Amino acid sequence: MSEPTIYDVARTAGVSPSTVSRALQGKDRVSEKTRAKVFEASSRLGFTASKEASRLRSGKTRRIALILGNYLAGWYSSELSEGVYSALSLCGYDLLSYRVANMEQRERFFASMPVKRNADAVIISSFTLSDQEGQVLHTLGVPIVSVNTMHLNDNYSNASIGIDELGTLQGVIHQLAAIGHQRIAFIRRDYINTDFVWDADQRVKGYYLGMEKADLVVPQGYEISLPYSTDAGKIAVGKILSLNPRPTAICCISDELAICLVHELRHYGIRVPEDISVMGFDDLDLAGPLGISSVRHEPRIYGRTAGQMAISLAKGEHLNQDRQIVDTAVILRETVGPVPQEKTA
Amino acid sequence: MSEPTIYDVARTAGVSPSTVSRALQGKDRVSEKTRAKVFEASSRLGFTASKEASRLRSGKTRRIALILGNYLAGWYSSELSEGVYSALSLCGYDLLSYRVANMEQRERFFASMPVKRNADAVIISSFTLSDQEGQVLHTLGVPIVSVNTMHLNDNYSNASIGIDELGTLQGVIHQLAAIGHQRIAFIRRDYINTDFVWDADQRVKGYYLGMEKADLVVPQGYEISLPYSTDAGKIAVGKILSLNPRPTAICCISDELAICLVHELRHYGIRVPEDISVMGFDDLDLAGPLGISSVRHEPRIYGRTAGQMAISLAKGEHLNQDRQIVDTAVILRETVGPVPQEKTA
DNA sequence: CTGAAAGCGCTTACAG
DNA sequence: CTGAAAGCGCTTACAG
Repeated sequence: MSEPTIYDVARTAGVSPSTVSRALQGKDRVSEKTRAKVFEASSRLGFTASKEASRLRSGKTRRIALILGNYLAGWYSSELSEGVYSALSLCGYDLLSYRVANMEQRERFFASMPVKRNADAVIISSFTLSDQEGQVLHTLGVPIVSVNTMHLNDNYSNASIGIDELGTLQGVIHQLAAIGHQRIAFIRRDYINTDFVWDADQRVKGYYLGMEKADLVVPQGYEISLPYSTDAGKIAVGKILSLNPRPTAICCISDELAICLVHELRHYGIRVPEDISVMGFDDLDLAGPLGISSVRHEPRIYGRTAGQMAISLAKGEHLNQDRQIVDTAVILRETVGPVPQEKTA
Repeated sequence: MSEPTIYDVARTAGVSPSTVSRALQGKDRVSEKTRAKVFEASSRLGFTASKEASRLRSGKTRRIALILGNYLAGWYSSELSEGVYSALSLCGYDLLSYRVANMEQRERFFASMPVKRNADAVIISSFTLSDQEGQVLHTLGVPIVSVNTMHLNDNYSNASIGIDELGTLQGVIHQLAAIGHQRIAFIRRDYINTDFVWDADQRVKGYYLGMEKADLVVPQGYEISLPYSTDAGKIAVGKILSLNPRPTAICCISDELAICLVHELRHYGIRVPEDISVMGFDDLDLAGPLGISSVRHEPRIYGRTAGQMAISLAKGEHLNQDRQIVDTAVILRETVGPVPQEKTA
């Protein structure tokens, strides 16, 4: 019942365990004849090397840890996970997931440091390390790749990749301004926890910068914040209708918010885009079918790159590009149109 | 730079390595005084036991593998992952994720068996094992917990949990029939790959059973299948409009489909629910805000139970309930209403 | 190209 | 309650 060991293979093949190890690893000089014998014996016995033993001896875990400042569920986290996984699985690395979705989890994580001695590299996303956390992670002695934390605090990463939130939002404002929009509002979610800053929070900043660049003023109340509730859409409509002057376009921090908003606006008889244009962000699968204008970025794609970077660094290789910025694309669909004509009273 | 070992701690505390090991594990008889000394020395040195070494020696990996027959992204996979993770993290277990989203990945996975010797238990979801695969997994010698594969092929699992797809769909039909609906259609996605049967496919079967139980006939064309495309909603509307007699209610295999369908129906001037009622399935976060009637089941919740089951089995414990069925709840929102009055021509 | 030997860092019977 | 000793199953210099 117990698994065959390298000694069993050696005995069957009539060689030494050292030779078996070398033959199976493939990268050492072993005669073809011997190698064939070893492979034959190995597959006949159904041998798989004990990972714990080889890890202990070699000091390499062949595991990459992904630390997410958010639940594993949710569009961003799960798309990123899939991307990282796809890179790792091709190289025989295992994906080890950790999440620190609130302060309690975060403190427990950094106090117990389950990653310690448990991965050859770490990928971090969705939150910004405090100085202390950065130092703790640093003492692990493994390379750190950060995803979408580029513009905030990158003191502790060896490589990074992500989108340019600031520039992207400015581009969005630019495009809306180009078709005549001047009164553009911005909708985001309430900050749950100010300790959990992450890059999407920069979109607000990008909005202000974009407005400034386009020589547009941001009237009082044009930055709208919504609670995490089923009624968010309704609340948004209420706030928008109370705005004076009424905005002609609304940028949402996410598609999820844009979808709810468009639904509620139409429910209240406000036409989209005839009366008001709406932009989302993320380009969820549902955005296309629902006609939501959005900004496309694909965590599944750049997650794969992050995974590759982590593997390279884990192997001690040098990265050609250790700071990568990923392209985004503004996709205009049905929810964005020209500025409505002012009703001349 | 190199990590302190158990020998360093032993030396510092003035005891033997065996005693350090016992003291740190906490479950062995060690005098309080000695234990205190050991803890003090351990924390002073910043000692963390090498997992590889303890794993190699003890034969326990303290890892649970989650094998998903789907991408890690997507609502179901990621919610389930989060649930499993939440159970594992409380017990100090690591989550190791694997996915086999298509035949190629699946064959490669079962040929190389990266889980072998790599986890103390396996959780499997989103696909049904073939006999051969079941046997391969079985030879791993670790307990297998299956999630939502209960009614299909459970020959190889030691425990299982999931929803009753068949019964739930019958309940949905029953509720629709109770408010007068008789012409109820069903919409699903095309089967991508007949090798990838999974439980949601049973919803179709549940639909037919429910119709039969309610003494309703299923007219020609009432089972509608849609391609995976952005146009799925449009295609659905086309098919529905060509149906004679026209259905008064539509059950969708998922909320995602229901959301697209409702959007398109309204776009074509067909009122929901006045002209036609629509039911989804899953109760996505967006279902509430969009008023989509749905069936709630929470993979995050039962994923946690699956994780706990896996840990218990990994520890050799006996399960009180090794076959669990999780409750579902039909949630009626705006998209379901009474049967429209027949226009008497 | 191949083998004998040491050792990675723990845990666990076995004595005492 | 504590310690000495063996060993988990590999890999890796070191010889030859």
